[in-house]
Formats: sequence, structure tokens, C-alpha cells
Amino acid sequence: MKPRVRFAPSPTGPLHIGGVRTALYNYLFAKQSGGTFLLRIEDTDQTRFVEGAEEYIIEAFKWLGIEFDEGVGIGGELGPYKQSERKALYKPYAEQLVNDGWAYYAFDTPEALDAKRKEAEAQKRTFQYDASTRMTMENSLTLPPDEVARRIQDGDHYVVRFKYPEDTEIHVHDLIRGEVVINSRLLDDKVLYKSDGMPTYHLANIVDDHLMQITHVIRGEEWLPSAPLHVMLYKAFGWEAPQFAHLPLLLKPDGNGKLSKRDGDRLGFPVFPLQWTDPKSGEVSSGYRESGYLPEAVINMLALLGWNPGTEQEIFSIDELVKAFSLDKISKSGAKFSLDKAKWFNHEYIQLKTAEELYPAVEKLLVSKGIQFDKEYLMKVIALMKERLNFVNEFLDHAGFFFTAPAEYNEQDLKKRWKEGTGGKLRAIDTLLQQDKVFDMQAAHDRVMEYIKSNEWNMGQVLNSLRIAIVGEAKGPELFTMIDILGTDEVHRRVEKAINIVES
RNA sequence: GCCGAGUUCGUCUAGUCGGCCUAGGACGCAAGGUUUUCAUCCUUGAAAUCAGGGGUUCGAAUCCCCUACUCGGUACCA
Repeated sequence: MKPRVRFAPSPTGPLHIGGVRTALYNYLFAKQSGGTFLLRIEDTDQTRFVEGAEEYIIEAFKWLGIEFDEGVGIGGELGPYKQSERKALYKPYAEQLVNDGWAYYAFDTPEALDAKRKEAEAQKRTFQYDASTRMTMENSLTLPPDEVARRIQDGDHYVVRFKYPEDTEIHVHDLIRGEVVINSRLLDDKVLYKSDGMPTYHLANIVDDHLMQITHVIRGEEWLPSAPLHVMLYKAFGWEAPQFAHLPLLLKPDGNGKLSKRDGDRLGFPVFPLQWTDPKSGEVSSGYRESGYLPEAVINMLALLGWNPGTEQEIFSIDELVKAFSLDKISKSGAKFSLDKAKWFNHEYIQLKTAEELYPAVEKLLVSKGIQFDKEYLMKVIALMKERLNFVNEFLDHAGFFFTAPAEYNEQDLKKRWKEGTGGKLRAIDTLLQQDKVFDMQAAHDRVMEYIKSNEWNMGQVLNSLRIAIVGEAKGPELFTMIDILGTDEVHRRVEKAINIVES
């Protein structure tokens, strides 16, 4: 049977980069064996719904190039794929569990439960709704059947709780961690169906995974503690459980702990694929896309954060990842996100791109800055400068002088390279540069070199002062290549301008 | 507190059934080379007593036990 996997986020905000990795691993796993990858939106908590989050999720995957075969926004035979649209479907399953003795109705109010917890706390104990306490609570186990029926009839608020069998060992077979065993005595009777008529994650998740014929549940490690509940639920329903794989967490770069939105703000790197503006507070969080990352680089980086191919290859196209991926090469421990490594990946991917491929992004950048340019000219600059870029967004930091003549000159460089008489020398060189009708880079180069030598000038000083006049500082690509692109007229203007400013 | 998972260079990790590990690669860092500049690039280097302690064994990063630490969970959130 071909695997069917799913990515099932909650629309409670922008998609976290850890979630993206989970989705990616699901995707790779499915594609590798010709399986199906679907998107299900788990919006059973109406109080946490955030406007625009669902659209964000879909757009983020579109940008990343991760495609779903079924699900919200795509459709499919086993929909709807949004849990709020399946609301009516869950109640009968909860009732089935009650009828079969696997669950019970509980009428305890949140206040009553709170009181119990406080009381226990005072005695330095913890209250747990389980086999040891459930017979002291208000539920269908303790109340007479006719009262239970009457209360439900009257519309009393109730929840459905799972009834763990007493003192049994629950085995969870995890594809990454092996066998995890826990005794039911330690687990509390989880709410499966809420008083607002919605299922909790646990119920909805199991019912939907079953109905959608999910074969492998690949999700974050934070779900490992509730995996025993899930296997018990499959057992209670008499359904075959999918295989589980719990992924290690993505940790913050400094210290420990789960990577959070805050860390991104604090350390200056994106935690979200796309920029996100909080609809309530208006707060803006940066995204990989807006920060100049290439989607291929983000995917490659994420793939290697918690998984390795077992070889020394590090750069993988998405197709190569699909081929190489395997669940048993996923590591068990959490991985710290590294900004330096992310930068490096992006740099590598920029080098893999041609100037044509980079053009649209750079064009967009220049337009946003109100900079005028000619397409052919820009293309030449990109081809020359791309090897210096870690991010497309850095383009102007390195290549700005190709579009705007320097208005000021680096003090340090001036002090080192611009001496008495430099202006005159530059004028002489400039004349040499203007000599060809059509600028000949090689000829100009030879001519200038020859001239400097015959005058016994200091090569480094003359050439670098010319560079300062053109760039504004002692940086940049090879001098004559630069002059070739800029044009001798522009170089002439810049030389005169520099002399004017520096030597006045 | 209780339960679960984890622990190899600063970071990501290799290390599948113990010997080829005086622990390999990558990022970052340092030095040198190329570039008469800067960046790129190339070369070299420093960097892990394999969390600690006990075993088992001729031999352990690899197997067993204990401890420590870290993270996760402990909601009518997912």
C-alpha cells in the first residue's frame, strides 16, 4: 500500500519554521514512494483562531514549492479537510466510545476541576482525573443513568472523557525512537469531546487520520507524550493504527529550548517562511522570503537539520532529497538552528543561479528603492557580483556604486591611498581610458599598466585611488571589468568629482 | 513534583550488527595563497578525555546499570 501522510497545522498564527520542517519530511517521505501528502487544517479550538493564518500556510508552501496532493485549498475525495467543517462527524464517534465503555460523560465544571487541583496542590499532591479519582467526580460512571440522560437532555454542559483501563502498559512503537512504554496509571482521562460541541485534538486527529486513511503519522516530538492515548484510541475504535514517527525539536541557536518567534526577533533571523503581520497587534515578524532567502536553500537547510543522508553531500535539490530521504536517518536529539549555516546555504544556492534567474528578485529590489536601471546593464552587474552575495537583499551593499556615484569617500582608504599629486595622476589615467572609441578592456589595461610603470608610480596607490574614485572605498571587483561595465564617460565624471571633493 | 525523550568539536552531524575512530565531514573561527583592493575561491590548522561514574569484554562513542543535566508533556490548546 502506498503511504498516505498529512501535515495538520492549527491556524493559530503564522507557520513556524519547525512546522515547515515537519511538513517537508512528510512530503519527502510521501513523494519517495509515490504516496499521497495532504493538508488538513485542525481548527477545533475556536478561541485561538487567527485571521489569515490559513491563507498564510497555503501561500508559504506555495513559495517553498511543496505541493499537496489533497487537502484544504486543493480538494480530494476524503474531504472536507478542515476540521471545523467536519464538526458534526465527530460526535457519533465520541458516543460510540461511551457506549462501548471506552469513555464516559463528565459534568464537572472547569471551576470544580480547578478547585480540586488547588486542593490537591495544598496537600502537595497533584490532582489527576483518572482511575483513582473518577469515581469521586460527577460523571456517567457515578451518576444514575436516568440523571445522566436527563442532564444531557436538559442541555447541561458536559465533556466526554477517555476511560483508560486500569494499570496497563501501553506500547507505542515509534519509527525513530523505538518502543516507548508507559503505564496507564500515569495518564489522565483526557477530554475527547468538549462542551462547545467540538472534539479535542486527540479525537479529531484519530478519527480524521483513520477516515483519511493515513498510514504514517510524522509529527513533532511534543506529541510523543500523547501518543499512548492515540494508540489506545485506535484500539478502542478497533482500527488499525498508523505508524508513528516523532521528530526531534528545532531548538533556539543560543541556550536550549524550542525555537520561538521571540528568538528570531532577538537574534535577527526569520522564524517564519513569509513575513507576517499580526492582525490584532499589527506587529510584523520577518520571513525568509522577504529576507532574501531562496526557497531551495531554506528547504535544503531544513532537511539537514535533524536528518542526514549518511554521505558527505550537503547540497541537495528537492528531487535529490526525495530520493535520499529516509526516516531511519533522522536523529533523535533536537537541533539548534544556525544562522551562519543558513547563510551559507543561501550563498551556495545563489551561486547555482544564473543572472537571468536572479534578475527578477534584484529588479524588484531596485524598483523598491526607486533606482533607475537598464536591463542589459543590470544583468552584467548581477553576473559580476553574485558570487559575493549571501542574500539577494544584500545586492546594493555590494553593487550600489554601479547605480549611484559615491558622494563621499572612505577616510581610512583615502589616508592610505590618496597622496599628494594623486589627482594629476588620475587625470592622466583617465585620459588613457578615454582613448578607445569603443572601450577595449584588455588594451586599456595594458596601456594603463605600461604608463604607470614607465612613470615609476606606485602601482597599488594609483590603482586604488582610482578605485576609490569609482567605488568610494577600496573594495569591489576587478578594476577594468568594473570600468567596462560602468563606461568611460561615467568613470571620467567620477574621477573629476573625486578630485574636486578630496583635493579641495 | 510526576512521566517521557535526549546527551559525539562552539553549531549541524558521521559513527548502523563493539575492533578499520590516535573519532570523519560541513558551518563558523585562525593562518597562508589567489585577487596590487575587498569579497569570492583554494590550501592548511586549531577545535570533541564521545555528559559523568560503574560494569560486560582481549577490546566500547558503540552493549548493560546508575547519576547528572537538557528538552518535551502534565488544559474543555494544538
